Amino acid sequence: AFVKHGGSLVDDTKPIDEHSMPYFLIVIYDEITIQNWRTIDTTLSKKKFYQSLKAFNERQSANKVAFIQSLWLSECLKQKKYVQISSYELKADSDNNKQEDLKECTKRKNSDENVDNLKKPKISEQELMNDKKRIVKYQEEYKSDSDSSYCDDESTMGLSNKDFFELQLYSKSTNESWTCAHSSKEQTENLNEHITDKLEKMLTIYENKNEKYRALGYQKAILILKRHPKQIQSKEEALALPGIGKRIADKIWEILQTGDLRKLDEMSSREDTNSLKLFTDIHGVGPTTAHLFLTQGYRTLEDLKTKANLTRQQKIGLKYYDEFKQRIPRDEVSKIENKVKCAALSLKHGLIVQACGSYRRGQATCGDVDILITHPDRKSHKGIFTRLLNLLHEQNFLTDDLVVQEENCDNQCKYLGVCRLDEANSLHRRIDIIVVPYDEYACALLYFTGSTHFNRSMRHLARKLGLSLCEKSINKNVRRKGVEKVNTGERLV
DNA sequence: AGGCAGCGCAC
DNA sequence: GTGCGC
DNA sequence: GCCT
Repeated sequence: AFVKHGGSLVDDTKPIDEHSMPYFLIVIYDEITIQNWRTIDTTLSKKKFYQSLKAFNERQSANKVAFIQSLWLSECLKQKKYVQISSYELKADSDNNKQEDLKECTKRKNSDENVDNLKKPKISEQELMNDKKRIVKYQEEYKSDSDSSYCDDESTMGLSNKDFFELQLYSKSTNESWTCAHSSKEQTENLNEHITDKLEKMLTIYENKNEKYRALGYQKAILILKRHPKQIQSKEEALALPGIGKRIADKIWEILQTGDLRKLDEMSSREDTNSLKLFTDIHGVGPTTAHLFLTQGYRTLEDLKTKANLTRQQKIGLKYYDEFKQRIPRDEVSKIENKVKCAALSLKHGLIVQACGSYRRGQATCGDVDILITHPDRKSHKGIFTRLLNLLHEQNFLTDDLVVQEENCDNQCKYLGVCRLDEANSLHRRIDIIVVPYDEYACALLYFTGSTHFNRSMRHLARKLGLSLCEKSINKNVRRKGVEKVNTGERLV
């Protein structure tokens, strides 16, 4: 499905509809299946509206294209069934004004015809094609993901169309942007790289300086900019985006004007900033420890190795410093997943072994490997954890342990460690293995697939709906007194 | 002015 | 209790 | 940092 938030089709002329009702553009392949749809900004001009309609109908000759009032959607949701669209359809010849527009559009099209097809500046059409390409590309990638356990992922990979509808509507009505309501399919290339590059540097600097929440602000802003479908041209344009306030808008303006960010140059030229970054890149070293090392006079990794007293984790982090910084190609993650899967299945039939994290989000490379394990019979996951780790150690697959976290044996078990495939030139990789009871599988899968920001957005949405979401369950009727939960409520999932 | 999640582990 | 990573 |  196409889902496009308003904004990209904004026109300076008058809105097509006074009572600010969003329209959906629907491509219908037959009477029942709605294959492609997207929301159209309410401020879309009449002209563009009918240009799009016409363009779509010409391009997709086999399919019918129509503009449908969003009211139709509400009805479908209310009645929990497909409602005939006919009475909600906006027909091109439904009134005089609109017909004129259509004629005008046709006329212009005819005169343009033999000039250059590509020259037709039909934004929506172009966007449609881009979206289509993206979807096809995504589907191919998804299919090539040849793993056996993949088919049952369809339902959990994303939300259903209906859920998207609801979230989109909700998002529209509250004028908020929910990351969790955006399909990963709609990702476009980053047109504001010149800005986000610099902001990302600011982000890591603040992270390393222990300014967690300032960094969080940068993170949100960067994500919004990357998702923005066009190049930011002015400060006002930036300021209008959710998650971008005055301070960052000012920085964007400076980058736009001068191509540089004085604050960034100043900060990154300071010697301590670089040492801080050097140290926090060690697994187990955070901002506080990095700063401590700095005050102790250490400047290089060699200093740490010889002089500093390090925790067990930090020693491992240092040992594999260069290897952990390397991204892991998808196919290697796939091999690692398979390795663990084979080991697990040799212990117990029917175990579900699934790599999550960025791998499951379809990224080309990953920072680490998250593997989630459960058993559908609701009991066989018990006792697997320790035996599996032992086996993988025996196979010399696991080389170092960072944390072995064993809650009660029937609950979640989490392992953080290091692994290496038995192949020439294989690097040591960070791996997390989590065993969960089947009841918690859904939430665990959601949580460990992320992204972090997606999870934040989901939690926030849950809270807003009177629910609470964590890696184990989703609860309702949660009463809070400040941060303290008075009532954990009842479990939904 | 206060929230931006909340947990278990190492130390 | 704090720092850290998830 | 931003948002409510």
